[in-house]
Amino acid sequence: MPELPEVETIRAGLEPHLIDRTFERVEIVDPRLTRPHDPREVAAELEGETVVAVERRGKYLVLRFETGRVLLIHLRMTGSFRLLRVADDDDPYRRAVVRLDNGSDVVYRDVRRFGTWLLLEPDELDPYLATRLGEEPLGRALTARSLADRLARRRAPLKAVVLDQRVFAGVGNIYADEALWWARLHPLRPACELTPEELQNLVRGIRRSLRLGIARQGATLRDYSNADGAAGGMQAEFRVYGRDGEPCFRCGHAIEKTRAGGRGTWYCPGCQN
DNA sequence: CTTTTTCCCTGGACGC
DNA sequence: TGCGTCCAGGGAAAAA
Repeated sequence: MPELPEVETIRAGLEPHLIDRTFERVEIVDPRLTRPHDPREVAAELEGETVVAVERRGKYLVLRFETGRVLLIHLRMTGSFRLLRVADDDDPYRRAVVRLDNGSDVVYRDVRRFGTWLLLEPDELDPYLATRLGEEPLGRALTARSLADRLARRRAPLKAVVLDQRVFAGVGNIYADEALWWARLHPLRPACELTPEELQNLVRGIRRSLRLGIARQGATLRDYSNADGAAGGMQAEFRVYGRDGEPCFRCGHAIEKTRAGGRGTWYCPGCQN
């Protein structure tokens, strides 16, 4: 499930192959991908566009074109890219194929078909993201102080708030659990009750887990791999995610699983308070 | 305003 | 082996 570190790894892998390349031919195989827009129209609009930047915002991939238009891609659960000399027509999970002007194919795959491609005009990107995303957790704008204001009225479990993209853009279920372990914070604590010191720990924990994820090129559980097909290594670094019953690396207490924010949540009852 | 619930999808795990 | 059931989860939308 691509979260910020996985999307960043994919972005970095795609960038050198896409910069200055023109979309020569675009085929949208799965009409769900561009919903509610007509896939044929989107494909036609994309043909002839030249990529000038490959960026990431939260869990979104942002392909910027010379015309100022933007292709905003969200991989959701199982979306992935594969750079191939020639696309494999037999691949049942192939949802879109872009033929570049150098003859190579960029294949978009997605088992569960939750991913989305949205073509936006130059002035549409900022308003679209503004209502959905908060600060980049690895950016300078996110501080314990700014968090205090944002969380003041949030009585929901801390885990649910950490998953809120308007608070921490790009943090998903894996890195939320890992961040709370690093921060020694219990996932069911009401978010508004954190002390300034705990907020500082939360910011540090989130940054630590995300940076570790990027350094390990993301976590590969089942579907995820980067654009070259390589798996990530973050799964070997998990402190709590998926480890129920196993001992905490910090205090030895058995890791427990619960539910928070509608998501499976792993934590250590011994040292997360 | 915040919070919760439902839905979208598929494949893998598990019980019988 | 072959069913049926549950689970995984990001985010949109509706409901509370």
